[in-house]
Amino acid sequence: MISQRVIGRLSQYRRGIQDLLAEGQTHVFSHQLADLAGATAAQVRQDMRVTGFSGSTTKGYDVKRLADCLARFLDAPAPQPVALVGVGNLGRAIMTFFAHRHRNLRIVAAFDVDPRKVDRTFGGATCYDISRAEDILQRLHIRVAILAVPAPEAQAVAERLVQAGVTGILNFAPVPLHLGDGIFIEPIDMTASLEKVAFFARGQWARVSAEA
Amino acid sequence: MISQRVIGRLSQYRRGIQDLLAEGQTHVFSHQLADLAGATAAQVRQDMRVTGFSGSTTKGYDVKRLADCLARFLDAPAPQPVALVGVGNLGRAIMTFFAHRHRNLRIVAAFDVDPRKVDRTFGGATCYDISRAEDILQRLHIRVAILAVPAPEAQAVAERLVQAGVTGILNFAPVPLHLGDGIFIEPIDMTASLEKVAFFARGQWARVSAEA
DNA sequence: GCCTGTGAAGCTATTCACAGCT
DNA sequence: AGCTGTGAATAGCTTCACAGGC
Repeated sequence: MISQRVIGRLSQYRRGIQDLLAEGQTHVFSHQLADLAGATAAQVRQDMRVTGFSGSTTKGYDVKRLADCLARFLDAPAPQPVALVGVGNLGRAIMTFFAHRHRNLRIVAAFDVDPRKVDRTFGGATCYDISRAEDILQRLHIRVAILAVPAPEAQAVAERLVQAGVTGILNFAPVPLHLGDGIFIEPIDMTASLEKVAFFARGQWARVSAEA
Repeated sequence: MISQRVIGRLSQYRRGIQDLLAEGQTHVFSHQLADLAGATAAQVRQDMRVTGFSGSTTKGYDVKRLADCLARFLDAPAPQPVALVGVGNLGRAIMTFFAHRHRNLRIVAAFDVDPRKVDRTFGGATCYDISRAEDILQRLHIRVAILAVPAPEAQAVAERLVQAGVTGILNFAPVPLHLGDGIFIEPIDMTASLEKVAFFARGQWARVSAEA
């Protein structure tokens, strides 16, 4: 079993070196990579260990080969299609955010219950009625879904997705999903994150306890 | 120094019990709270320890008092105003997402460079030209900001925010920010998260190494 | 001198296990 | 019987420190 944290950082290293690749820079040192990804040099080296990639002592890591290595490691052999469920404000923003951003991950279908959204396209993907989800997900072999529906519906929708073959969910709904083993869930809880920022922005790093 | 993880979970517990409060349920057990927040019973009890809150052996935690305790712990004495920078698709979605959601956290101002967005209101907050940021941030005593600008501008904008008194940033830009100590940064990296989901959705939990 | 690769140490976070209570 | 509160144990992650190489 390979650690989630590592995968997240590998993804960030890859993004970090895109610019270097474009500029034609041929090598990076671990501490530079660390800066690009918000990590430490030691962590970069440790992460590289997981991929099996190794650099040169004098010049650091070969950018081009590192990019290849990370791609081979992170990406599926074939592009992975992604579905988005819940074409509200947030869902639409996510669709445009991811449009044309990835070679290997593309939102190919969206689903909603609102008839006004059905049959329209957003960021290059068509919105279908949610009732067609099972059919379309299975036909397109979609295993990755982004969930952007209101909290009360999230659990039920997620279960339907899993029924239809989805094995990984990026969950923007502010409720934890309870699904079987083997289903990977990555929650993005914007509300909790903002509250966290608000808390620490106050600098209250030694807070008195609040009642008993 | 109190752990980030704990604060995040406390926020989730609080959200979890909103429904219970509304339904008039008076008590919760730790394992129920755990379900509501995607944690474990032991973790809930451990987290309660840091708040100093304690429950009854027979009935669990008193919902009403727990809500009060969490509010006292998480919220500032007075409501905290929040600014958002970057009123693109994502920024606008975030603004509507947070509109009318919180008593204690409200987006009170937005900033952008695009003249077409300036002076319009989104989700109840007015968009100002970015040049007025320092002035407005200081006048409203804003210490919390949400950053939703394109990656290349993120670092420079963040530095301006910090100059103007911001001490906590929720960063949606897909680059790590390098700011001084005492500035709290919570990154939300949707791209890395999606890649993570895609990776684990494949079930490749024991992956061969990819070249040397 | 400054880099990588690496085992070990250190630290943080989570889980266990059980005493005490009702 | 089943709960909370709690110290101890475990697991997981990050950092250190240094050997080896250019």
